[in-house]
Amino acid sequence: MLGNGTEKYSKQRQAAIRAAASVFAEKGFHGSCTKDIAELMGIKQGSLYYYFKSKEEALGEVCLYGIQDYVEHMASISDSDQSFEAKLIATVTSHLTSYRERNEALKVYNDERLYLPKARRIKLKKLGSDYRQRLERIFEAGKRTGAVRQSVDCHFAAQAVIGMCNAWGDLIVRDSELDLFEVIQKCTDLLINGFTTKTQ
Amino acid sequence: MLGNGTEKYSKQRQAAIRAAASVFAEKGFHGSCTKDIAELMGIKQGSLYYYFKSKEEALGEVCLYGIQDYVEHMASISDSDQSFEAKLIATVTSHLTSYRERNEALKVYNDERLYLPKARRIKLKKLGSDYRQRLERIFEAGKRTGAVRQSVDCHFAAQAVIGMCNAWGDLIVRDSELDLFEVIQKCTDLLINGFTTKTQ
Amino acid sequence: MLGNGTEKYSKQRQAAIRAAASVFAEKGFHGSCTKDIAELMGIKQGSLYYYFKSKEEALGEVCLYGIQDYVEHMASISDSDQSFEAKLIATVTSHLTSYRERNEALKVYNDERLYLPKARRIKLKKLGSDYRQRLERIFEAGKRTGAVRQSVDCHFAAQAVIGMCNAWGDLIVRDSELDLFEVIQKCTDLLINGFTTKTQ
Amino acid sequence: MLGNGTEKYSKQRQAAIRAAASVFAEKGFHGSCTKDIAELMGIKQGSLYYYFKSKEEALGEVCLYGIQDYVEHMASISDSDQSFEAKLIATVTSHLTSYRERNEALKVYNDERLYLPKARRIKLKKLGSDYRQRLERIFEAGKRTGAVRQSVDCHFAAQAVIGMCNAWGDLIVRDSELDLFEVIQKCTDLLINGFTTKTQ
DNA sequence: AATGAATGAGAGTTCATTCAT
DNA sequence: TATGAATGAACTCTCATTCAT
Repeated sequence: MLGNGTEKYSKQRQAAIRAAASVFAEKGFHGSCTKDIAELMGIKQGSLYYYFKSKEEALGEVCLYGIQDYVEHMASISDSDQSFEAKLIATVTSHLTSYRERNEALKVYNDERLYLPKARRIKLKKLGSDYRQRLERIFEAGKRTGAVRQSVDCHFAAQAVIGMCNAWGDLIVRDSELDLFEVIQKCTDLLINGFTTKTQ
Repeated sequence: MLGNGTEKYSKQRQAAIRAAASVFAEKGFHGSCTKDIAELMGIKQGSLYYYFKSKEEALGEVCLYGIQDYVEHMASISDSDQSFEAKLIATVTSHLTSYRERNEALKVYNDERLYLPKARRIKLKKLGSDYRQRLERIFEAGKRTGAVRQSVDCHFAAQAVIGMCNAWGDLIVRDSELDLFEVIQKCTDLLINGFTTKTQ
Repeated sequence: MLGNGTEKYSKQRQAAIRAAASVFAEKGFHGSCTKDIAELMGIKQGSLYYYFKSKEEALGEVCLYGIQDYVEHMASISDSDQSFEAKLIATVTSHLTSYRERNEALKVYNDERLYLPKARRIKLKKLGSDYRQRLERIFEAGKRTGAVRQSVDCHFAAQAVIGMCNAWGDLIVRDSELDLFEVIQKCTDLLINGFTTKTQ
Repeated sequence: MLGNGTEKYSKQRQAAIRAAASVFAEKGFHGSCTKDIAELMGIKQGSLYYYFKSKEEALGEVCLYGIQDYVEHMASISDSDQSFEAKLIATVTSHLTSYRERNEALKVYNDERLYLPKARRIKLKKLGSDYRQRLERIFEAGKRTGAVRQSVDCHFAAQAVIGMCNAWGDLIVRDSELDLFEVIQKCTDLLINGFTTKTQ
């Protein structure tokens, strides 16, 4: 951290993170330049370095911002005692809503995190794995209660849910007119039909 | 001054496309440099320009190479008169197998095509849309025959299939030990259960 | 707007000079940054400018501080009426002791003064020449009294004494465990043997 | 090494080393900029990097060039079977002549080598120590033959010779009108008188 | 068909300096 | 007396691209 926790400082730093997210999301990490980020904030290029030690650090902060509260969300979902279906719906909803809200940051996390220096990447990867594991455990519990078909591979299932959410997340970011709730509903419909036992 | 259809020339050009695909896939378009591509081919940086007018052109060729025959494949699938389920299985199989075979190029098409100049991007987009539309029509036919549930949104469904295949494609490219056929089987299982009417 | 002779002000300014000396000595003028100087003083970068108009001015002050009293010392040596040998010993002692005491500043004067703006450099050069001339005159007097061999070139001799002292000064600054008095003794031994007539 | 050993390449690289030496000698490593070096060669700034991976590498090459053949020279002096006095004269002559010939490079080695990355610095330091040790051994041999006074500290003596030569070397580089042979003669005169037994 | 050499534009980064508070 | 925030110029370094050979 450069500045000391002034109010103004942290406000500006947050603004810097959002600006970086926006630029990285549009042009990719290597395709972006710090000048663009600074301009989006209304400051000069050199001033950016008052808030970030390097472009790479900016990427790190964006990625962290991108997944942070969506991972936290998952924790509270997996800790709750809802039914399998309710949890799956909550997961998809949380995931896709995150895309709408911190849209660029989350996209950046997905597409650009591999350009992070190793140390940072590993720290983030743990967060990501955490997310996947909790989801896996939801599926496992579903199998035990009979909600999920016995033939389902829980690891595969978790991966598939995440993959599909990210794919739609991308579309959501790109097309701001997409009806979020419709997408959520159709995704959960597919997944529930795809994984649960047939009980009608 | 670019080579006039010599045998050697087109062989080398093909090699150049594959080298570019490999490098772009690993580092992204902006993160790659022409020197890396040249080195992978065993020639010198300047010599690349005998095969490509620019780095951008190289990207264009890679992207084209990446989707071309996977789109053609889809054409033959959609024109066949198999059942809905057979077509869906064939689609997923073709899509994921493509990833294994021309893995890098297809990944590049997915991740980097937006850095192409507009004209080129539009041409490719048509190919991509074509693919999606054919898939949509497969779902529509499925609905008519009753194989697919009436509540399914065919546009959504096509998008979802593509999204899931790409997400798994990414994992396949990154982890060469993943069992391709297992992935295919589980994906189709999920999709068929997710979209078809329950008939057992 | 610079401080008006407050007690605290001049104390802090002196601290600033010493801090600058230390940093310049270690990293050279161009290799140093104002932030390092400020940090060494325990203030912030911007605050330095309360004490110096510019980085260059700081260099000037350090250089001045570095030679000032060592030149004054020479004045009192050369004005005394000791023998040639005593004066030579006193000179070497004063010179090398200066290095131990205000080590960094003197080193900075030697190594970095050429980065000063012309005006300032000339002013300092006069001080340096003064020193050398007094030393030369000591040698000349030595020749007249017969203490120094007639073949000795006094200009050369003075330059040589200074050169050797600076060379050892450098080693003294870098290696704080060097025995100062041993060095002094060996230097004077060499010089006296080298320049005086052989009288044993 | 970047280029392959073309004739032109190595000629240009040598030119680059000399240009760098000249600029570093005048302004110090941190005070110099690569643009100045390139301009002195008659090429553009960016082209410099065809010959050096970095500014630091340039410094390393300059330093190496600066001491290399002067160290080699010392080897042949110390291996010869001349008298102590002859060897001392040869040493001073070689050292100071080096300054005239590769003047800037040698000055750079003396003043700027500490800005080299550790690995490189150590390699050069070995060369320098080698030089000093050979000189020390010449003094030791001198003591055994009785040419050098028994009270002389050989380590100190070697250091002193080097220090004095470097001090004069600096003056030689700065003032091209200085008569080199006169300086050599006076230095050796001082040193011989300073260190040898009095035999008149 | 290929290369060595060079270029020029632009990137990230550093830093002395300013100034309102 | 001191600081946080910002600036702008300079610097090192990278790279797509060109072209004579």
